[in-house]
Amino acid sequence: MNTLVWIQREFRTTALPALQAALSEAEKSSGKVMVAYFHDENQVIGEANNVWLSYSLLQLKADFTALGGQLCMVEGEFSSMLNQVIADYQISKVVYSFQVGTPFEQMQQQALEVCKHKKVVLQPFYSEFLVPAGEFLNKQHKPYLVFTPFYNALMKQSHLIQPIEESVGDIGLTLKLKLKDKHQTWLSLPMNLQNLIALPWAKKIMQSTQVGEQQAWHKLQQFLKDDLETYQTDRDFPSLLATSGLSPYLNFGQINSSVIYYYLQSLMEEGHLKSEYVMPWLRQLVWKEFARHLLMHFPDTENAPFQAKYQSMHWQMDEQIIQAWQQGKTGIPIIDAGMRELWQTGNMHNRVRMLVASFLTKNLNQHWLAGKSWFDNTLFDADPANNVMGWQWVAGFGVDAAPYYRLFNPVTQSVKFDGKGEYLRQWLPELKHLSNKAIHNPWEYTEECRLKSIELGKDYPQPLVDLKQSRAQHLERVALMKTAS
DNA sequence: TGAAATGTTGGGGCG
DNA sequence: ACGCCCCAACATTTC
Repeated sequence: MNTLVWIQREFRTTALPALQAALSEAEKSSGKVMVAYFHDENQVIGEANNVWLSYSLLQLKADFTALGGQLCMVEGEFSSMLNQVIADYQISKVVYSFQVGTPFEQMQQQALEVCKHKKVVLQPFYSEFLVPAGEFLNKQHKPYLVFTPFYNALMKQSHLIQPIEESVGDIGLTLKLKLKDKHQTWLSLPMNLQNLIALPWAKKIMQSTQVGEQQAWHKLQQFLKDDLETYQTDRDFPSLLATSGLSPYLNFGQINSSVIYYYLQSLMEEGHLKSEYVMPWLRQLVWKEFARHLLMHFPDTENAPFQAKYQSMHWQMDEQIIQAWQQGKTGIPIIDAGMRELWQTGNMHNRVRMLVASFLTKNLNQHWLAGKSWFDNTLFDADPANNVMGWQWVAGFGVDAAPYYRLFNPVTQSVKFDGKGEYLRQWLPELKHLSNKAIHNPWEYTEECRLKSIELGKDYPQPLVDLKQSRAQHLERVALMKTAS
């Protein structure tokens, strides 16, 4: 009677209840445990995410090996491979950590069908939530639709946050399951991923990044030591590097939110950290939790507005405009800086994410799903739940969304959050000699551009749209839609 | 996790 | 010295 621990985004060797359950059962019943990641190239989040995935798989495999264990990486169509594993290794039980969003929900559904057919027990664990989404509801027993009440309720009932035991037991037990000769390839990285990380861009970006559980904890410690106190005041300024940078590690489960919560709690109780500094950061962690709960309750929001009346919104899908946005050639510096940061690093500062999303949907009137899918493909920390919530929030039709007339002015935001143009100069070297005043909206400083030998339309694009006009048009579109419905 | 319009205040230039 | 204008800087209101 063997157990399969199916890993999706839980790339760690500690604090993993699914693995712990499998190992302790195996110890009692002398069964065997197989730990496997299934890579189905048709069920992935995106390219950059796949790169992070590849490095993470290699690291997790190394971590398992160091503990005397074994991690399998199975490549192929998920249902059939799961079938095969169950049959070839006499699996009687599959355990996994429940995840929301595409591709996880589809795969979990397939796993359910396979296991049902094979008469195998399938057991989910909810360790990737602070509290299981299905159990955390408001007084009307409905999902929270506004962040602040959600956050307040969670903090008030923090005893509901699941403590997770650090020890998972003897990982060495996973080595007892001997792989058949034809499956020895499962001990190395799937071919598709192998090919991907051999690409120059992937190598170049990842050479300065270390993934994995140990690195995640190291980053957290560094952040708490160096940057926690200034987080609240600095986090909105893209040039300040004031954030923890933990989001890809969190998404891959290299570090776990509940574990972080109790760790911070203990540091506060021992007087090492002040809650006034901890809470603002914790609040951001809870945003991720909120997004996961929302997507679990409303899976349709991956493709359709949460606020139904926005279904009738008319969107363009203009390939050229979308491309200009993707390539950072819109002529609006803060937008282009963000999009180039994304392309060159697989990351973008959170405030700038909001600005580029607002600009694409509201000023350029391009479909929000075009933007979301670009983020899915280019962000290392692409997360189905966060991505859906973020785009819907910005576009104005998600839960807790800003009213439609709350529309970012990228120039105002640029002045406010990058007043000295440091972020702009980092990503737009062609503009670096412009003054702090002119760099946010060079098209309004033609004389200075001429003096600095910057020809708009050649060295740097003319603005793709007039900000004032496109804003007015957006307001008009929404007003029209509202009267129509 | 707004922006624009409108209102208010106060300093400086200037006749 | 004074009123007047301009406008920046900030505050309030409205969408």
